[in-house]
Amino acid sequence: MTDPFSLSETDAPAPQPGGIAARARAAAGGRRYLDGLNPEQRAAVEAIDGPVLVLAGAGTGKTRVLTTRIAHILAEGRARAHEILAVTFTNKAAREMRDRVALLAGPVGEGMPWLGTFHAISTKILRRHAELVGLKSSFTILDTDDQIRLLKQVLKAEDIDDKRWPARSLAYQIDAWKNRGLDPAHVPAGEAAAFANGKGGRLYALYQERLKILNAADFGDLLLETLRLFKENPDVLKQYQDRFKYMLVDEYQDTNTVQYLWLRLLAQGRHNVCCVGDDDQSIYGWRGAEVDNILRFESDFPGAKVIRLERNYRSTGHILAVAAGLIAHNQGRLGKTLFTDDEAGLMPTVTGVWDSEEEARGIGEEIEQLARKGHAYDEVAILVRASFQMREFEERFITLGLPYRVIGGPRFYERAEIRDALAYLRCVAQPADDLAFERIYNTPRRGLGESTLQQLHEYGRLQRVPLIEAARFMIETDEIKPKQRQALRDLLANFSRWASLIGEKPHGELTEMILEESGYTDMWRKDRTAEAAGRLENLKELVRAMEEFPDLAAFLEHISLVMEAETKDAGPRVSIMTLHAAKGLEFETVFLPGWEEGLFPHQRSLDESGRAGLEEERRLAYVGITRARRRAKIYFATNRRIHGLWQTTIPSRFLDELPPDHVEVVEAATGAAYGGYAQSRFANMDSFGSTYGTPGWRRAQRRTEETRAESGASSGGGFARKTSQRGPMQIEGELIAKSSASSAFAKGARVFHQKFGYGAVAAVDGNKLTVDFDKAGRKMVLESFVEAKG
DNA sequence: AACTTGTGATTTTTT
DNA sequence: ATCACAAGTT
Repeated sequence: MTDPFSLSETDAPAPQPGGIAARARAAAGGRRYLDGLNPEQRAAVEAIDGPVLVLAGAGTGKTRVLTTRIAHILAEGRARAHEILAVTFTNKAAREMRDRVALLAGPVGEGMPWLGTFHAISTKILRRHAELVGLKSSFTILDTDDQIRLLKQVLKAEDIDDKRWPARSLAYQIDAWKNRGLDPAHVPAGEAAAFANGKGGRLYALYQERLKILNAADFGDLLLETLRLFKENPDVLKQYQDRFKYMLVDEYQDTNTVQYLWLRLLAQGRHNVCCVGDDDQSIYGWRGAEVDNILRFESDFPGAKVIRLERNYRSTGHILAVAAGLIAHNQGRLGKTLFTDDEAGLMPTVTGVWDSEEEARGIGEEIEQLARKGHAYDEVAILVRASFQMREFEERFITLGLPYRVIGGPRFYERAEIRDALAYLRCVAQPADDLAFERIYNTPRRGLGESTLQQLHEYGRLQRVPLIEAARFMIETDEIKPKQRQALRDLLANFSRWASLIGEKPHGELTEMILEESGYTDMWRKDRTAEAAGRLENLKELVRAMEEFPDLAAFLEHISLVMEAETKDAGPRVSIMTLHAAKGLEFETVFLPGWEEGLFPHQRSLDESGRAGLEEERRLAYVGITRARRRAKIYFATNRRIHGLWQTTIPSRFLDELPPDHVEVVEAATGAAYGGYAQSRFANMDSFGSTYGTPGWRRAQRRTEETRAESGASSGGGFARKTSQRGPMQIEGELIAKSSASSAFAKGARVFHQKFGYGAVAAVDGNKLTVDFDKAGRKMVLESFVEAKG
């Protein structure tokens, strides 16, 4: 709360607390917004011409630099608000930036039409030139649900077993291609062939065709089609290059390939592009983010200035030291060293507990203790690696009566009832919206099933008309059974009646009427499950939210890209969220449970991405620690239930990587935690002191641990032996052995796999093999799962 | 068309 | 263990 960057000091017209010089500048009508910036921040703000990369470590005032830079450009008269492009990843970030610019620069800031997410800005551009990419400017934006429904249809039409080739995976694959800027024609042949026995590329192409027929774009298209628009229409590109005199990009480390290409095209105009980011906080590689974009910036944009923000205004000394010590284990980083003038403060703690239940209990107690000392609940957060960890905390907090809230979870507009309600509105307002129609045509139940829908599809395809129109025709024929025909007729009559009321009735009321008359709200009222009441609440909230828009069309336009969940706050609460959701936030006290091998770093991340995966996990740990202002409290459990089975776990390797001089190891209340394996490891942390620090020593230590455990002398006997032989040793072996040495398998080698049978190695990537299996097709497998077959 | 049983998957998440 | 989803059954 004592944020030295609090904006109030810069927006108030009152005399500044900034000393004589500052006051003199203010009196001279000077650039007060620059006051209080440190030299690096100021350099980042003032270097407005040419490409600039601002490497902004956690808590170094990144958003402040971005917003002040915009204010500076405006104040200097270098560009007007509509000539600045400012891109963020999330709506939340965009909103925050807009608000803060408004505080600095006044109402001009609010009028920035090109401040928004990549997707929102792309949509805006695309609607203006839609016909150039084969869409109408009224195109609808499909979300993931619609996308999957459509893909299922494509798979069915191609007669592909969607059990073996799920629509979900195809959606994921297509998304990945789009993230990399690949349209169907440019997907590498090998990758296109990998899905559904060679049909992947064709399915992608068919899906794109269907999208065009439906006049729809999915999220990936918004970027990819804009890119295509720019590439195929140099005049259009030129127009935007000229328009955007200055460009700013937030969270540059999260850009994927399309976004990078999109930016580069635009930046080729005036070269005034400023990217702000932190390679150490890149945690979205799994959804296409390319850390390389930030690592390559200087070569991509020749003559670029690179400015490092390393002065941290958030955390105390020990916390920063621990974060720095951990992240130093990553290779492939640009390298920054955060420092602070703040006190050393409390050391982060590491606490071992017996199991996840004790973990929840212990953390609950610590929070209660803090609360008794007067700490606010909303200054405490629990950051988990995976969402299943949340439940145990929730249960514990409910019994304790400790107020908490879970951040993340299903977003408001993704909830079934909201999507259903929206589908009704889409059917009424945009009668060509087949996907919306399919969604609600039998919701609530009105006796319409698969076979009737099939008939409508058939006619629709034949006549090239949307489903609703097909239905209008079909109800006049005998082809549909009487009962179904009547149900359809009623539904269509309702659609028409509601449609005629658009513009007549306020859209909020109209929506209520639709939900009432369609029987939709009744459906939930009759539902006696626990969630039903909440769903009705959400529908009310939806109506309330839409009333803030001038009309239905405006609401529908916004809904697909920006719709925020509500939650009016009922007092201060402890926040429970994933580490990913915590990026950009900060708390006085942060609890970091579950630091165990397999969970954190997550096994799957290691399996799928090897060393890169491990480094991303480490960055995630870094993000977690740097959320804390004054207290960071790490926990690990010796036993954890995974998929219903209790498993013995060993402490995360990240714990070993924390600088011992800055960490306090806490004995768990029960003492149980230090039985077994945990003991040997953490006892070392104290007794070995500084020797402990070298990576080589640690690796050696880990290799000998097995031996030591087997002797049973120093640590917990049989218990330790059992754990040391499992899982994590493999991880270690794999990572250390395989990252340096090359694979034992060569391209073309014949191999055998327990599940997929015989096959030939098509490619080798470290410990991962791409194998063409005789029966199962192309798969990527870990080397350790196949054996050589001559 | 609605209900029942069986199968498989189960990190992270925005737009 | 648990849940979602899909095929099989009534």
